[in-house]
Amino acid sequence: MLPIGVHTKSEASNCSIRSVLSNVTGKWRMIIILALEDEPKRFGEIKRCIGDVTQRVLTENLRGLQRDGYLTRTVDPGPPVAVSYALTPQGRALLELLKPLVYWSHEQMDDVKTARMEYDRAHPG
Amino acid sequence: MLPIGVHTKSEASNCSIRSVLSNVTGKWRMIIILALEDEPKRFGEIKRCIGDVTQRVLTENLRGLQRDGYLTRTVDPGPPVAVSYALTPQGRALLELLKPLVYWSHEQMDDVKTARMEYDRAHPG
DNA sequence: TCATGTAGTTACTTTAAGGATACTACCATA
DNA sequence: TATGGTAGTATCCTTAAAGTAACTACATGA
Repeated sequence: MLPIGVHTKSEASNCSIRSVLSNVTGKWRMIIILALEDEPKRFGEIKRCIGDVTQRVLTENLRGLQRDGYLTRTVDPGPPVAVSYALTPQGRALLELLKPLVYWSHEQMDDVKTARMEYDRAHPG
Repeated sequence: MLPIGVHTKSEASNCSIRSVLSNVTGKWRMIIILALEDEPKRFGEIKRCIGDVTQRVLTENLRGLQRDGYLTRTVDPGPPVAVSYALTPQGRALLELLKPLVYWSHEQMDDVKTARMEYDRAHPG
């Protein structure tokens, strides 16, 4: 059995598996990894690709993914300076695990909508 | 290309794929689904299995998963009353997609720890 | 009768994630 | 000269998720 549950107070802070999975459970990290699937991208390209993320939040999440070894940050000292982000082999491995989940979610959308409506009708208030 | 990015304000509220993925991106839902892998479990069993979740949060997340069609809630009107939760076929399909991710995370733990230490050493302050 | 277990609900507080806005500093193009 | 693009940082604010604690209501067993 995998150590997913946490059974003492002291375990909670260093439940490693949750810590690794946090690269997926944030609102933006999965999206950033998917955005880098085809080729390395620059900061602005990623931002445009995602659309509704602020610079500050994008920077934070890129740093987090870089820190965990899922992408690299390369500065080309121009001029003009250009910074590009690319998936590492580990990042690509994670991407390959995420893709089935994303495609499946896409297929599930209608079923989930229906299930929600039925639940809300069966459980009013 | 999947509609993961959001490019207008109005799209943001109903980006369906994110809405489905929210069953994975919460702190507890993935853990609950994994907890139900082997057999249906009762409220208290799930709670003991996870360990550090509060009753209130567990209730909320069970309701959310039930609402989206990933698990069923069955009341056996005893006495004593017993409530059991079980994965639906959709819940089980989601579980099968999550398992590779969880096992992989488990394998990655050491690499991630190392990567974090290296990053922190290379980027002090 | 008193403690324990079952499955919750209600009210309040805290925390982390994300958002808004303004700013730097450099460069290119019109 | 001014406008826009590049890649951010700094500061403050809002919100959603989660946590804490107390409570219900019913049942079992000591």
